Amino acid sequence: MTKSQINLPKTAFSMKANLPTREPEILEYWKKINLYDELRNQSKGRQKFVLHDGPPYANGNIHMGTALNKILKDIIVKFHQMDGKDSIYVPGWDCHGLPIEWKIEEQYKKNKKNKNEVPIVEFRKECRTFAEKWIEVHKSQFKRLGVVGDWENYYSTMSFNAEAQIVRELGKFLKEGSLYKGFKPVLWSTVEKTALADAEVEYQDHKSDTIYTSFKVKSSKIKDLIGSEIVIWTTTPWTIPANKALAYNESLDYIILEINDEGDFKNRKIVIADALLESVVKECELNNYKKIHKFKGKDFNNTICSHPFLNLGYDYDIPMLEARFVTTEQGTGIVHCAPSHGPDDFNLCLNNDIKAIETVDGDGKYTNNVKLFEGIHIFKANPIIIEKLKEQKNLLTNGELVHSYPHSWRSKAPLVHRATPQWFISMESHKLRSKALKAIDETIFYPSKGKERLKSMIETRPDWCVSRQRVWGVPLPIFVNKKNKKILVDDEVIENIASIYENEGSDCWFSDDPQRFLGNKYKAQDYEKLSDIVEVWFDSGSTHTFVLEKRDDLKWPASMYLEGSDQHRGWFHSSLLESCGTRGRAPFESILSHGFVVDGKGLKMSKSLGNVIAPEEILKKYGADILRIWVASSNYSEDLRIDYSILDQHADSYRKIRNTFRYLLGNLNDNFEKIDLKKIDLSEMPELEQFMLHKIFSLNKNFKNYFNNYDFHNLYKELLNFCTVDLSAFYFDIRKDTLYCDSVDSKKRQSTIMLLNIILNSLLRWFAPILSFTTEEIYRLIMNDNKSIHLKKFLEFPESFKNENLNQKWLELIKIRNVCNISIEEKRGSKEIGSSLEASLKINLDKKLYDISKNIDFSELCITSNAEVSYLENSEIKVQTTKAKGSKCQLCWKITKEACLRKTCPKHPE
RNA sequence: GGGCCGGUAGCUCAGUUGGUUAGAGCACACCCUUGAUAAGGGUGGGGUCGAAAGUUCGAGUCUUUCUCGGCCCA
Repeated sequence: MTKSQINLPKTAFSMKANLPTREPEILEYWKKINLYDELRNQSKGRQKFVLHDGPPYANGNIHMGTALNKILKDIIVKFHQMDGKDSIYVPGWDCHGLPIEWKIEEQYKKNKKNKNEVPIVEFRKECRTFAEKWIEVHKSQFKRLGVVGDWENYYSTMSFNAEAQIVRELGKFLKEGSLYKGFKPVLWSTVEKTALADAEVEYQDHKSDTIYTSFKVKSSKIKDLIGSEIVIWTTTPWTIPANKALAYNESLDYIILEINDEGDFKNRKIVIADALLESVVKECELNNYKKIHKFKGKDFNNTICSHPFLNLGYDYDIPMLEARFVTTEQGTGIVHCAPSHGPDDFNLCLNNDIKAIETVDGDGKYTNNVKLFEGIHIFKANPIIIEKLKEQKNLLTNGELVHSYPHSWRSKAPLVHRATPQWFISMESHKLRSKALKAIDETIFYPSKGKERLKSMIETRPDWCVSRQRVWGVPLPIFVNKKNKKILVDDEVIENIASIYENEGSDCWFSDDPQRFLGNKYKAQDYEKLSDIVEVWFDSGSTHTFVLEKRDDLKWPASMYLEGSDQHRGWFHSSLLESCGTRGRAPFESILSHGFVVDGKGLKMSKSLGNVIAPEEILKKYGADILRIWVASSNYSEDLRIDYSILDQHADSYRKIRNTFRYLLGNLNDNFEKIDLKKIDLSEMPELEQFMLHKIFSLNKNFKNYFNNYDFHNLYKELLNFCTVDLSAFYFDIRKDTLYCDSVDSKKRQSTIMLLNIILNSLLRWFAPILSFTTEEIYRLIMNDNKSIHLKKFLEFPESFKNENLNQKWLELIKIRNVCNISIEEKRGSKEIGSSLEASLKINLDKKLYDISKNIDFSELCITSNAEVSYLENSEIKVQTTKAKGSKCQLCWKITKEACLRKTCPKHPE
């Protein structure tokens, strides 16, 4: 007896995957066979599934978050493709915006170049080149992950047609009338006469004037309060003329003090927070006072005060408003609000219908909106304001304070918050908010909690500020009439601008004669041309217009938008608003949001913690398929943990899966035969095979269910368990005997081979969206058709595979098998036997189990040499193991006295 | 500081409307096998469900507080 006489597995499919070197070869193959084009060609006319790519910012190498995002998208795209649809993926990039501007400025700094001396058009060209470079880098990194898409015809927000379409979209808001000019405080440098972004701000110590000043209460539901005076403390006295409200915290306690000290405040009553009494008394040097009333902050409700400059013409009401940002850290527990000069003030006032106005101009001088002080520079105003407050007898005290204060990173000059002209899209004027809320209700969210998250944001958000005082972006296509200050609204002008951009991009806005954009209808000298650019969220919020609508291969709305959960405030949000404003509905049918990548302990990745893992390292050490397993097996509705021990675990699972394939290929000798599932005669097959077909059928059902709910971690787990539990430890183990020792023409062996073919074909397709490389490697091994596993559809299994009765029976048989294993293990533990083939089983079963076991060979199921089943009352399952008697068959290694039934058995009588 | 979400074995995940000793796979330990062999099989140990309090006959599952973590906002 030699090994050549048995059918041992033989395959070219190596046990070692060597993914880091093998995967790039498969990428080359996909390139060679034009996989993406091939996919489109063969899917023509099928139902479309369009996952519209949220554009990553074209800057820097990809990180785990982007890798997760792209892999998840790719898995979903591939699932739908194999499910029989035309599943199209067009990747895109977000290109305009500050971060790239900074990068170019940084380069300028290094080369001692001054940004202000560089023509805008030249600067923008450098930004464009920078973005182009990173798109190419990203592209190759994304491809390496196995992501299949239209990489040749990607979209970008800086393409000419995108810039043109963004103009058209803004034109729609202009025409509708929901785009309006308003004011909003931004950090402003009066030296450079420009707005600054947060990242351009340096905090340095600065000496400020401080004042305690009083606002007389005009009306209140608390009697004692009327005629009392609310005291506030501020480090910016120059904002007092712009004051429009006072803020209190309803959870604080407040007190009314009567002051008896000599001076302006003798016999006057002041109001401060109880918790700050001590510091106010000290700062204002109060010696004789008494508390006459104490009350809760919430009682301030509906209190109205008057301005400290009431007698100087500031005769408007100053309402008291509730605000959580009021604390007892400093001051009096009541905060003065100038909506034009602070973001908190602005938002609070906005929510109470108090608008910000332009109180200070770009040079830092009060405008004519400020009575009495027009033309005075705010940095020189403090002493004047303080003097006036004294004069009005409304100043308790003044002083100085050194504190951390924002300064310009360029000029080092102190900054101020200044209400500047901005352009807004109204949430209310044309019912944008209610349209968006309705659209949310009509959208499916995975996971469902995303719906509430987006909804609550839309419910409370203010009007959309779409203007930025920057250069790298699409210019706001707005002309304002110099005389009547009206915005020019004319479709022809908008279309003229758009068609110019379509040909040459938007740089010309900054360099060409405005007359070119206005056409013949209007005179350039009558209009002011805006130099603001469109905020980048409007850019990316418009991708559905210049990608989904403009491309014939796509469809509008998209089937799905899929991004990280931060995009509820970002791309989901801006796309929803843009689309609801212009088209009355969402540009997506469903939204899938995923959590963030965190380290093995659940902490966010950061350089300082040293827990950052780059996709590149994973690709080098494990390969993309392992990373893809990590994505598929993680629950994306929460944060996703990753570290090397987690990846090691997935690499182990990968090996199990790979060996499952290897077993199949080995026993098929790499000769895959496609089985026509409909033509299978089940009655010709052993029960074990029928049972396995039932398993495959029900697994496929679960698979579809999981996939339809995008529940990949459960789907993957089910597939993995099938490989481990049902195949490796059960079916494969049992059928080794048949496969190795039966003659090739044996019916049982043929049934087994048939099943192996079916299993191989099923597994290959089930795993293809996840293990994109490995399944392709196998496909190429068994098929020589220069095609791809990714061009295949999932298999359809005939209902006849389903056999619930047989399933129930075999679940019982497995239970018996488990008891047998425990019994065998006992004998193994006591060293009476080693291999299970050394065992002989005596199995006692109750009536029910005995009846179903009548045609079952437990020696086959339990891989023992012998097994007798008998009926025994009062005990469900009882198994006794003894050492098998006889000699070991050279063929099947069973220990028997007689020859086995196989013709090839050496003991078999000739 | 506020809003939202989450914390089940070492790891990845299940735990239906609250109901018997909380499950799976992997990892681990021990054993077997050497005809899936840098593979394969068997058995086993291991969580009291982030913490505390409460509601209930009964809570991982409901309520409150705290704690840790994440996202967004300030």
